[in-house]
Amino acid sequence: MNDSGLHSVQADLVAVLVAVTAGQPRILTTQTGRKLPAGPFSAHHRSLQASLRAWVEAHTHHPLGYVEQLYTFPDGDRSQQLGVRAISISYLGLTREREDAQAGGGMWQDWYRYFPWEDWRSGAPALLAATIDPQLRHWSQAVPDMQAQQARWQRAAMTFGLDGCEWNEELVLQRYELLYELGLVAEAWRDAAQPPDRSLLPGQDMAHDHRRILATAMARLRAKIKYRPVVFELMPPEFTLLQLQQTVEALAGRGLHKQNFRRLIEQQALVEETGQMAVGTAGRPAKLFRFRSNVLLERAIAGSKLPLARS
Amino acid sequence: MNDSGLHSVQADLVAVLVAVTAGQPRILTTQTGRKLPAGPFSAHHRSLQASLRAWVEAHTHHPLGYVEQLYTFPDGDRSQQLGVRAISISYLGLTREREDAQAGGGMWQDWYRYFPWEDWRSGAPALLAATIDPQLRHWSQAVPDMQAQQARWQRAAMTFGLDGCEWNEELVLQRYELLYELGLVAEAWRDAAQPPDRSLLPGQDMAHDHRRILATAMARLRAKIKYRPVVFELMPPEFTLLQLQQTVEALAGRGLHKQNFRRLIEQQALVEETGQMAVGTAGRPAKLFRFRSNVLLERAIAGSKLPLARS
DNA sequence: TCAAAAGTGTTATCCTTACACCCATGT
DNA sequence: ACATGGGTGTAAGGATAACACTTTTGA
Repeated sequence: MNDSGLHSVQADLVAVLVAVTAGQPRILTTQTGRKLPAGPFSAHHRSLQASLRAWVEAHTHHPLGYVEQLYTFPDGDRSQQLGVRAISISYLGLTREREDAQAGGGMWQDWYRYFPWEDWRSGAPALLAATIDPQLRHWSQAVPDMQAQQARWQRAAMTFGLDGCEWNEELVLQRYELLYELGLVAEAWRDAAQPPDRSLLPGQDMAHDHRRILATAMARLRAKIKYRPVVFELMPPEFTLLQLQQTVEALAGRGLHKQNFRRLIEQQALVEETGQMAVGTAGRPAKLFRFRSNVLLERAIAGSKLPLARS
Repeated sequence: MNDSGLHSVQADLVAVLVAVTAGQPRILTTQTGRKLPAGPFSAHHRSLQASLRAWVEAHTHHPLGYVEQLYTFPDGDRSQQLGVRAISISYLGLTREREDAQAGGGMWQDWYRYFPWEDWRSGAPALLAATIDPQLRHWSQAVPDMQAQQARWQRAAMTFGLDGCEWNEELVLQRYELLYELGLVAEAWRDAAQPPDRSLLPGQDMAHDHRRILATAMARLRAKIKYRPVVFELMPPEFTLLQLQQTVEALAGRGLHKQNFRRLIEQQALVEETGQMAVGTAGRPAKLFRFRSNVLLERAIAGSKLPLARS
């Protein structure tokens, strides 16, 4: 359809590697904590996934479990630097931190360091009411038309769960993008090549679009754990139900109801008892469970949600 | 991380444009019907979506409603032709066929032409029992180990809804890939550079990976209609509930239960009456409805599915 | 009068939610 | 004794699936 040399672009792979350790959600970053691991797409492999897996395991010495492509987007930063169009192909990968080895040139960071407003495990984060809410109100009113004010406020309220709206943990990306629009994240000022308006902007910023990519990953993962048993990729081979619950809570950023969570797990027959008991915990010792790996096969079925006609 | 010139690649955009016309699901193809519309990624736009939208509207004269990125993958075919690595960035777009204009160099095709085994609206397709089922059984037994035979058969049965398993309409891609492995689609023989084993392989084949991309799009759309009100992008401004149901049936490839479907729609408050009645239909005239567009705002909420702790 | 499609009701069942309460262990 | 966490039971409400039946039109 076109001559070849003209439309060539630079393509990079960017990975969001997630682990949950001691009930905290963690991501692998470079030493500075401001970049996600990224590398050139060289691809002597058949699929991009294989390429990514090989690259990650070579560089981090981490075995990589579940991998899924997130999104492909143009990278304005790198395009400018290189003078060529650049795109980034981003991936979400689930692993576990290894106690023995170092992170291989990178380091693990709590993901709420970058998104402090996303952690509702102990109730609404203070900075929501203290900082973000007033800014959103101010922004809503900073437009002449009454109609437009309402529209802005409705968007803000729904995105951040204000004004009677429920908090929806899946809207990570929408929240980041709204904060970006308002100049409430450092990246907005960087991209506009201006010094920030205020000294303290919430959350650690990152290079390039990496914080946006992380937001995409968090949103995807928070959505996914609800209908696919991917949490188990983050668990050790044997675990207690409380550990499992805390892992889900770490990802979802919300506290869960203990009994109902347990009923849900057992009713879906996702786990089976090992017969062993956990040791060295406070309180009554808990049964150890393992993931029933054959559910990965069984659960190709998803449940239809459409009112099918006569079976 | 690397010198720049080395890893440049060719990037193309590939679009799966879907419409539902007269209760039939249709996709836009080139005149031959063997290619999806595709074009070079030139991208003077900020986002890839904007780039795609501009490109599609320029080439097809179709306004493009909902757009979503599907997947990015290496294109072996084009890589060979060009001698450079090539990747394709694929998109799903929802539109409506326009009665007035031509398709602008392309044409609309029924998507079940490419996937005849996916249409269960009038019960199980004949070619499933006649052709595919026996081949799957044969393939399952074509391995020495008893254990491996069972594993193969379990995979086949679950993927195609055989042997007591339920048919799951979302597994479009898995089914295509299994058929590809078995050499039951023409592309498998083409890629192996061999003449096909049998003369009649089910479904119209396509160039490159385009049929695989179409499978990805179908799977994504079939999943999406269950939890996001995207069907309305395919509907005229006013419609009857039967038309709406038939559109969903066209996409899902299954017949739905009329009363329960209607209850579902009305209970979710997705539509409102226009006050008008449909004319020129068989049977009793139906009320006309329109989509309540503010639900797009309201339904940022998704429903949590996690057992949250004390509200 | 009949076919086709629009509508109305009703029932049983299951899942979700929300409580309340008891059990086992370490300090 | 008490704090911490494990584990059981149950009742209310809503959503879903499966029926059966009536109404309104065009041919």
